[in-house]
Amino acid sequence: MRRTPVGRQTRARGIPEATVARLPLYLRALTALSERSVPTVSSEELAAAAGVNSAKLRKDFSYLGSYGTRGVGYDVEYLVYQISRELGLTQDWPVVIVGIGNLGHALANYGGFASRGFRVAALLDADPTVVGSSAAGLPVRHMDELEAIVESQHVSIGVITTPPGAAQQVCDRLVEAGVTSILNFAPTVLTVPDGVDVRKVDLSIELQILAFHEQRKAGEEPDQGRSGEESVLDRAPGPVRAAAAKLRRAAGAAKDIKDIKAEKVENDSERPAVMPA
Amino acid sequence: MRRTPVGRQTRARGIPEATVARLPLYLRALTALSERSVPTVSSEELAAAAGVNSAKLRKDFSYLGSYGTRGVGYDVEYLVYQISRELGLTQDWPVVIVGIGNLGHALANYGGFASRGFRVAALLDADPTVVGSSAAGLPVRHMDELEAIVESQHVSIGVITTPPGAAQQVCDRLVEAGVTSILNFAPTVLTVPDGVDVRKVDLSIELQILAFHEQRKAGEEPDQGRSGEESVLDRAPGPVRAAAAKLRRAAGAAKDIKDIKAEKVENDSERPAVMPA
DNA sequence: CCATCTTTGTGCACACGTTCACAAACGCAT
DNA sequence: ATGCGTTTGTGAACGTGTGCACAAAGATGG
Ligand SMILES: NC(=O)c1ccc[n+]([C@@H]2O[C@H](COP(=O)([O-])OP(=O)(O)OC[C@H]3O[C@@H](n4cnc5c(N)ncnc54)[C@H](O)[C@@H]3O)[C@@H](O)[C@H]2O)c1
Ligand SMILES: NC(=O)c1ccc[n+]([C@@H]2O[C@H](COP(=O)([O-])OP(=O)(O)OC[C@H]3O[C@@H](n4cnc5c(N)ncnc54)[C@H](O)[C@@H]3O)[C@@H](O)[C@H]2O)c1
Repeated sequence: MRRTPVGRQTRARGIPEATVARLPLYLRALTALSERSVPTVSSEELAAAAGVNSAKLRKDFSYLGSYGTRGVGYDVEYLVYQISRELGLTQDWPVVIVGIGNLGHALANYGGFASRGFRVAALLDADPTVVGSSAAGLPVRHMDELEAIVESQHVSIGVITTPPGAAQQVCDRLVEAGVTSILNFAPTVLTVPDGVDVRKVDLSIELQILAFHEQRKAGEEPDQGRSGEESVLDRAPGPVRAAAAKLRRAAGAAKDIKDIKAEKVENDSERPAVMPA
Repeated sequence: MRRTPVGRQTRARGIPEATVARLPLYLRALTALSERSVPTVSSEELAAAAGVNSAKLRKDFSYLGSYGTRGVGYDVEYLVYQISRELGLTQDWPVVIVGIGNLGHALANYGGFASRGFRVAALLDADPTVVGSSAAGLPVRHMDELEAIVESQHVSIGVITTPPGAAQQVCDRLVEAGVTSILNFAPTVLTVPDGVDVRKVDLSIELQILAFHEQRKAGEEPDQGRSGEESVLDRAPGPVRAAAAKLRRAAGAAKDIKDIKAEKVENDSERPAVMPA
């Protein structure tokens, strides 16, 4: 089942993944226009509203079909419908949220959640002290009920907001129950069988990416290359690098210092790691 | 300032953006190994732990330098240090969170936040009934204090968790105060001056992408192409498409029905849009 | 019906990202 | 030392994504 030609996940029905990821953005902008009763919009205007370049937007739409009119633009209502249909938003998607702690509560209360076809079918938790309480008007049910809920309500999307340690186990259980799409908020790499999609939302990763660029900005104008940060050894070819590597391993693991003969190595300005976790 | 050769954002110091985005993933896996006192790890093992393919991991690391030892693998502690340094995590990054509602509270309480060099410098809100309360042991301060806090604590990263309507305004104010990196949770396209980085976390978009693939899975085995879903007109070339477009515009905007002459158009199985927002 | 103006849809070139596959480097045993 | 098994680091091929630039389509006005 589900033979894919060669790549890992070839584009489905010709719509590139990058385009799919932008469709919700366009849809949001179009919905805003629709609410203002704007009848048509040009690719230039819509692109500006969605924060992309207009050529990209036109190419994205071209994968859906030719829905524009040259010299005029796109019909807002019609595009809203076409994109909604393409994304599968003309139907209702029941979701379960597992792990009703800080984040689970926030998600349960999130209005924008239900606004576009996603309906919270159930809130689930393993902790008996949490089960029975309610969030956003919905009761928190016990994990034991998961299978019955997924089956009876035809839930195919699950959201995981448990601590990282429980995420894989919860994921397995969701998949076993029949869920085939998972949105994971726990900082864990989930392993799933073929045919199940996982997407993650990871605050920590986003912040670290920002920090990387931030650091870059800071160390830009000053004299190039802050000194002492990188050993010259590491870019050097030949046996010098090998000696440096040996040094590192010995220092890092703090054992077998005996057979380090320092060979040609002199400069040792490296800090021995063990950084703040 | 900040001249980039030709592209929008050429790779900084040779590290591709895609690689930067994976470094936090590697770091997380390495930290776990470090806690188990594993001294060295092969690219194959580490790649499995991080959920990527080993060739990609090796190439990623090659951008940082040659930190491995052939026949052995990578020294865990040393790599943790190198990646931390590359991401700028050897220094402390104070952040402000603006908009302490459901989500802001959850973030403030999030432990994994502070664990890697990110310190919550302040919680801010505009609502007088929220200001003065406390979340996760920190007091919620009024927006008026933003500029003073950013300056005195050298905050360069801001997190926006306000309603969408306030996001751009809050963003402008953060930038004006000196913040140069923004993590946005509001479903809004933020406009910022050059030199400011914005990353977004958008639950709604993630769910919609999942729905797209979910729909694909559902409509896969059944006889190809669910009928009645797409008008044959829209893939047709020539004047037929034009007539269809005219029909759509007229139907969508509900005006100027007079000059639709139906020309060659017969089949009109399309629903006239106006979908659930 | 023609001229003119606007805006789409897309071919093309290039940049970026991924994966393969293998030589070179290294540890270790003999 | 030498040989053997292991694993890195990277060149090269391939796939995906982006953006330019323009012909063709359609609107509009005379
Ligand atoms: N709070 C945030 O802002 C934030 C930000 C980023 C990531 N995260 C991640 O999101 C997850 C949840 O964060 P949180 O702050 O809400 O944590 P939390 O501890 O407040 O809530 C976790 C909930 O999961 C439940 N749970 C534990 N094991 C379970 C199991 N096996 N089955 C079902 N439920 C189980 C607990 O009873 C608890 O109610 C964590 O993985 C965290 O790292 C949180
Ligand atoms: N709650 C979620 O799970 C969730 C999920 C995805 C996205 N979001 C988005 O995150 C944002 C916050 O969601 P929430 O549920 O926490 O909303 P919320 O209404 O609970 O909280 C918003 C907070 O922002 C404050 N605020 C409003 N205007 C402000 C301004 N100009 N300056 C400073 N503070 C201001 C309000 O006083 C309030 O405390 C929203 O944009 C929402 O769409 C939330």
